[in-house]
Amino acid sequence: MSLTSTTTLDSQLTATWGPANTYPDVSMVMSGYPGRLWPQESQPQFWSKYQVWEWLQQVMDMHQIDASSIPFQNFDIDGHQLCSLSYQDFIRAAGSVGQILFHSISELKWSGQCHVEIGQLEIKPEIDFSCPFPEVSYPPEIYDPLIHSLAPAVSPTPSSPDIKRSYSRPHQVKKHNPRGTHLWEFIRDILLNPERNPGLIKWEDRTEGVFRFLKSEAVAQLWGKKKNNSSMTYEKLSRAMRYYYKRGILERVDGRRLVYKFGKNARGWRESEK
DNA sequence: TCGGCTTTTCCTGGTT
DNA sequence: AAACCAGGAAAAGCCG
Repeated sequence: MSLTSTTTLDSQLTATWGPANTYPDVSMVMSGYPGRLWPQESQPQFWSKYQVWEWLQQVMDMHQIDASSIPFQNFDIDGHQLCSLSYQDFIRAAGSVGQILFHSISELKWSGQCHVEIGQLEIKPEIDFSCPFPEVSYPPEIYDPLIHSLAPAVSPTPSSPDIKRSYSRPHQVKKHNPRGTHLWEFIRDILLNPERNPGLIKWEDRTEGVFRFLKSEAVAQLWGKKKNNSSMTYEKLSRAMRYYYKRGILERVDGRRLVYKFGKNARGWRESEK
């Protein structure tokens, strides 16, 4: 449920990849990793906006709640502001999830440490990253919820009957295909930048280079955004991924849906290469 | 303009 | 039934 790939993409992507200057972390990446404590100095009162979002992701993940079910923009606040919110404020900001959040932050305020499992994410300052896709964002004209329903982008537009499988290839809009970043590099960079990966893809086996798409359509939309192609789908993205098998950039992982593995010709994904 | 390369689009058929 | 996988075919788009 929480990993449904096609639901409420816009809100999450807007919150995560949008023009806001901070990004939530990827909590999903953490499952399966040993827990760890927040650093002592990271008491919630002193959290940055980024850390607030990170905490949000973690709580949602802990409770198996789809992170996109709450409006992250309501938490575009720093730790000091967060700690000053009342129970009612949380309810207003996040609905029923608000009580979970309120409870969590109340405990953190007391303990000054996070007892939740947050995995072994590298909490690096935003600036330390050379963003692999600095142009990636979701301008409102593209991800305006009023324009885009929560349905996946693969849906035919309401005005066009579903004739997409007709043999006469429809007159396609010209797509430019800027070289520079290949698809597999784009995927790799998402994996390597958890701060910018809102649970889109996660490592299954970090040392072996095995990873899994958590939100396949969201990744496809992100890729489409990068390529200026609003009709990108996971179906099409995955076809491109399959071409990588022959080239040794990816290796097949049989029997596991949405799971891929970097091959011998993929560079830059190993920790030792970073 | 051409060829190579990568990706996109569409497709059939199979699997989970 | 929906989502995904496999891979053929053809075309788009970029680049040298």
